[in-house]
Amino acid sequence: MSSADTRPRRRADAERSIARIVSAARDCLSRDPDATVDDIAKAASVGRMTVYGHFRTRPELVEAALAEALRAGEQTLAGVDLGGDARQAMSRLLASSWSLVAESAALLSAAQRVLPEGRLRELHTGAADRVELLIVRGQSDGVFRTDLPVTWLVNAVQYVLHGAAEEIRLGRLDAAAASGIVTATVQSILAVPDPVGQVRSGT
Amino acid sequence: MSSADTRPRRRADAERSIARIVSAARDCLSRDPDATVDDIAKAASVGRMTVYGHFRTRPELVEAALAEALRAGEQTLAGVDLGGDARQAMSRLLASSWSLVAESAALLSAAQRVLPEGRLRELHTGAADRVELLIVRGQSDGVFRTDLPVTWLVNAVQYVLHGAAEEIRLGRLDAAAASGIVTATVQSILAVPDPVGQVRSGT
DNA sequence: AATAACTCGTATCCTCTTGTACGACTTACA
DNA sequence: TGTAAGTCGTACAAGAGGATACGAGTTATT
Repeated sequence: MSSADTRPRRRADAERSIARIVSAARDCLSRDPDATVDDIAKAASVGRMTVYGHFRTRPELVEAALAEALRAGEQTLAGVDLGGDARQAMSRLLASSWSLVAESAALLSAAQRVLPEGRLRELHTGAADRVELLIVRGQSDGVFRTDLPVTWLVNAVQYVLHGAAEEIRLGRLDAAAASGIVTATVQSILAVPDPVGQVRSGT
Repeated sequence: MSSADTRPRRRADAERSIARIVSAARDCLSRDPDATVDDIAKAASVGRMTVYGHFRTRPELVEAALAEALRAGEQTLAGVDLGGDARQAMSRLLASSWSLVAESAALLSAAQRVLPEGRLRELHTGAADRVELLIVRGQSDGVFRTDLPVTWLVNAVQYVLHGAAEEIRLGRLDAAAASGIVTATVQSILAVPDPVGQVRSGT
């Protein structure tokens, strides 16, 4: 009873239904944090009652969707080599997972409104924390800026990713080019600011 | 009949009520895009019916709130010297209006869901457009990067401002220090990337 | 094949929010 | 000071969404 077989008996098709529902929930909630249970059911090609058969309340469903997204995020994160130059590591990280992180961020804001305060931090620990560690390492290696709070840097990156996802949804940003653009933007945010050209150099 | 006295007769206290309601709407909607008419009324220390006395529907109220926020934004913008070095101009702009711009952005997303498609662009023209012009000028002056689409840069700045406002709301960012942090972050996003330290320089 | 598990439609209840109607009270303003 | 304008509470209709109950049909598993 470590993590699998939460319940002793469950039929295979039920398992499949649950998977479809959670997946649909991720899709719907990422697009619209206010997605209805009925919307999600329809997206999963499943009756609304089936959803309630597996998730007692809507918040419970939202939490399940978020948990799965975070799990997927952590798995992807685990597959990325975070060693070597912190900047390159960050680029690798973004290249392989930025859209996923962005999606999780949208889900996160969806969950923020229906889950109790502490529950979020509880679930979210580890995902963003590992990004923070990478940034901190980059700082102590002297390749990332130290003039701004780490908390801010982490969140600023989050917001940029979220924004990029939104821009794509609105058709204002090419999905194919997004990865490069996001990476360039994030690198600029994290890089040690150039003391010469920043605000000085009037005339 | 240029812009004032839209209607010939209105009592002074009604004018005051309207001002209070619109102001409350800005506050509430900036914090929660789904704020109820009742919430707004309570925040304005006014009966819900009074609100409906001045605004037929909730969307109408949202539009009024947005319009006023944009008006305030444009006024502030007009008072800022956008000449000289584009970077310095941007810093001046952010120093005097970043929180206001951030608030407008939140309101904008609130309005996005209740106003018809075209109405938004119609109202919003001018506010963000002037920022875009400044960025473009900075680009042609060679002090802002040109390797990323202008649309993206404008929106990335928007998202960062929005994020900063959110961080303050959540108590994760000191309001006093925010201005400097925001400015530094935006400057980094817009600055011409350093070709040396960006991704190269492995070992 | 038998059975327990699962699916899923319908009907129902509850709550919240928007918007309207009415009417009494208060206040600005001429 | 009289009157129109404005305030605002209560009540009400309508619609949406969450959640429960019930029950008949379907399917996986033994």
